Amino acid sequence: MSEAIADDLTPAQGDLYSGPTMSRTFAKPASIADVARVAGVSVPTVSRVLTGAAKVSAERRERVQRAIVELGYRPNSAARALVSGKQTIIAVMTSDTTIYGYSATIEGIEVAAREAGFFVVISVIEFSDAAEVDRAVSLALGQPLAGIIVLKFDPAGVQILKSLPRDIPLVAVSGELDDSLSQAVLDEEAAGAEMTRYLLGLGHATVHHVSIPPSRKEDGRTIGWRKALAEAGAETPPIISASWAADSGVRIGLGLAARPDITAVFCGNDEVAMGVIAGVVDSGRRVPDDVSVVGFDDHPLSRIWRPGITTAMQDFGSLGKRAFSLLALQIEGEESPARSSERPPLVIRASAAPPPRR
Amino acid sequence: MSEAIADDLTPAQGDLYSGPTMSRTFAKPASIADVARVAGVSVPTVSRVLTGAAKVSAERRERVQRAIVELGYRPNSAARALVSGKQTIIAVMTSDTTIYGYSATIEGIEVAAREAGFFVVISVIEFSDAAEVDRAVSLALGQPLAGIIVLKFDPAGVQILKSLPRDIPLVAVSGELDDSLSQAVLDEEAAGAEMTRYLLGLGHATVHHVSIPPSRKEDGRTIGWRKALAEAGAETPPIISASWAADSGVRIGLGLAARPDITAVFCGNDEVAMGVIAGVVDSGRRVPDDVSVVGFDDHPLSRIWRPGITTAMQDFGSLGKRAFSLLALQIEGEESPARSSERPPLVIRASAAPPPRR
DNA sequence: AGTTCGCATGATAACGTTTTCAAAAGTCAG
DNA sequence: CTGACTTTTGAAAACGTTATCATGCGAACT
Repeated sequence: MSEAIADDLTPAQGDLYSGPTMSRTFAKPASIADVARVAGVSVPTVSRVLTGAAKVSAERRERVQRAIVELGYRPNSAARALVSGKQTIIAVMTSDTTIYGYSATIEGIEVAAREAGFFVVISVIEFSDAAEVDRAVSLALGQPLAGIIVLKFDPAGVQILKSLPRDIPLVAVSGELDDSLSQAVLDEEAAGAEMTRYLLGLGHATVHHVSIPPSRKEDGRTIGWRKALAEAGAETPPIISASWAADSGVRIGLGLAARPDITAVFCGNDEVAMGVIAGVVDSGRRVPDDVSVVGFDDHPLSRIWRPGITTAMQDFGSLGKRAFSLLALQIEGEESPARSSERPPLVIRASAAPPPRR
Repeated sequence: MSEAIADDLTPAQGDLYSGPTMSRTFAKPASIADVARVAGVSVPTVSRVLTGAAKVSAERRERVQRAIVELGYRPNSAARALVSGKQTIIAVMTSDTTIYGYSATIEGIEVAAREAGFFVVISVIEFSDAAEVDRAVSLALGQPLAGIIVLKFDPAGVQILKSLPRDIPLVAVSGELDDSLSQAVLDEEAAGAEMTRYLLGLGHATVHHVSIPPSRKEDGRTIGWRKALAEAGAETPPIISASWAADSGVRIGLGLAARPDITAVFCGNDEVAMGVIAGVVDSGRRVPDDVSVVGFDDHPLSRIWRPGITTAMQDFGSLGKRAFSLLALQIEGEESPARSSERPPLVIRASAAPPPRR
């Protein structure tokens, strides 16, 4: 008997040497049929061993497992996906992966997805015109996707969301709740308001705001800032817009430093705050003695920066995990859009202080 | 005739309402057979319109395209992959996505892959024990992968590489060439040596080195540093090891500042350099007046840091693109391992200066 | 001992495409 | 008007897996 098996050890390799020009051909991978033949059992039995869906006698299971390692067999997941109809890939669509908040969120999604047996594909979709986004999106939709998570932190994310069909599980991640979608959010509005109140509480007459590119007219941080100022009866100065580029904060800081009436600046994120601080310091004023500058996100370098940056701690890892949970709910057939919100706590460091006495 | 078609407009939906408990069921997606039925043509004809593989009369093509938009048909890529045997997913395996160099490389890979019609899945595999890595790797291998790119910047990457079978297209990305694999590298050794020579040229007696977790015994930056010191006949001080954690640099900086004989420090990357600078400044010494501190990578925040950090510019985006090109070569059946190397240029900013006069 | 039950097993269908291959329908030249 | 092409079309097979169903076998019960 062992001889009969030995005869069959090699899988079908008819096309292994398909021509003299192919110098190195990856051998055609073993299929479940090859395993069955080598193990001397039927195809479904191998499948049962693989999936554990039904009982198989110890002796046969043993034979199958030996055949599997011998042939280096790996299941073809395309065939699996086709027959089971179940997809295991989750697409994350975003305009950028190098910004800290973005990559940290993606890593959170990835970890949660992997634990649940899903894989994450990243689609970086830059914002150009709507047609371009459409094209990129439909390309991604060509994949066998179980669901999609969109990082809606900026205008590109909004555009992506617009291009997406609604017949597939979908979750948006952002800083503010809006439409009827399933959303994982960090409550930026509350945190922005708290940060503003903190600065006012230090004695500043008002707080200036440097905003990052918002996903809609105004992001949650800005709204919270505006509300807190209104509550306190403080004047609302015009918003200063920064870009994602590192230098943009520096230029703004330079401009801010020229105005001695400005004593407190709330920046849309920590990177911008670092730039603003650099600009202010470059023009000879001190932070926080002359001007207080605070950020948002708690970037890993914020605690290292000198002065350490007072900020709101966004737990992007948890945000990503919550986004995945919401998506998993939909994949399982849950009907109604769900929301998950968390409120970022303040992290007090050294970059904010009472205003200078005049 | 139009009526006959109208009767058939809806795709098969037998299981659309599969039970009273399912309140919202995603309709079973239209298949190519549904499209064929609605358009009144055969299944292969629809396929031909889709792939453009053969000519179809204008009138039928028109009918098919109308049916496609009407049904919102999207091809099932699992079925496609199954029959064609071609895979379109590339896995990037890495231990981290939030470190700047890592995420920038991944973005470069992603952009190049998308242009070539591939998708990128990210596998974050933390380094614990070898068995754990094995498990994570074989899980990822369950996907229908066209190829794999491993970010071999650290010990985790090395372990991942060890767990990977060699019967699948594979490229490693790192800072130094070693074994027979296809590799995309940045020539860290040359850049490390150049940086060290630069510091010696400013008049420093020797240069201390703070290293980040290396992928093997010593990374390219360290080797270049060692060689340049030897060339110049300078003493080689013991290496100081930092971790990826932001604080670790600060602690090291504190220690370094206590030793007045140390005037030049070459850090393994910019984040660590920022930490070291913070630590040095915290203990009352000045950078670069008392101590010169330089980094590596050209992190986007390095130009904003005060003082601006002198560093070596690593083009991670191009690194990622080169890695993908190498992989594409293998996927097309190229036999021999290929290499691609690039040399990072120095970026002179303000954090290094001649040593203080004694 | 005969019948029924439970369980392991294998044959076969199904999933949604693309790829042959053969047939049908034109098209052109003689 | 016929024969030989070329082009367009459809039928059927194939891809590798899981799901369904029937079968055979031994054990347990009457």
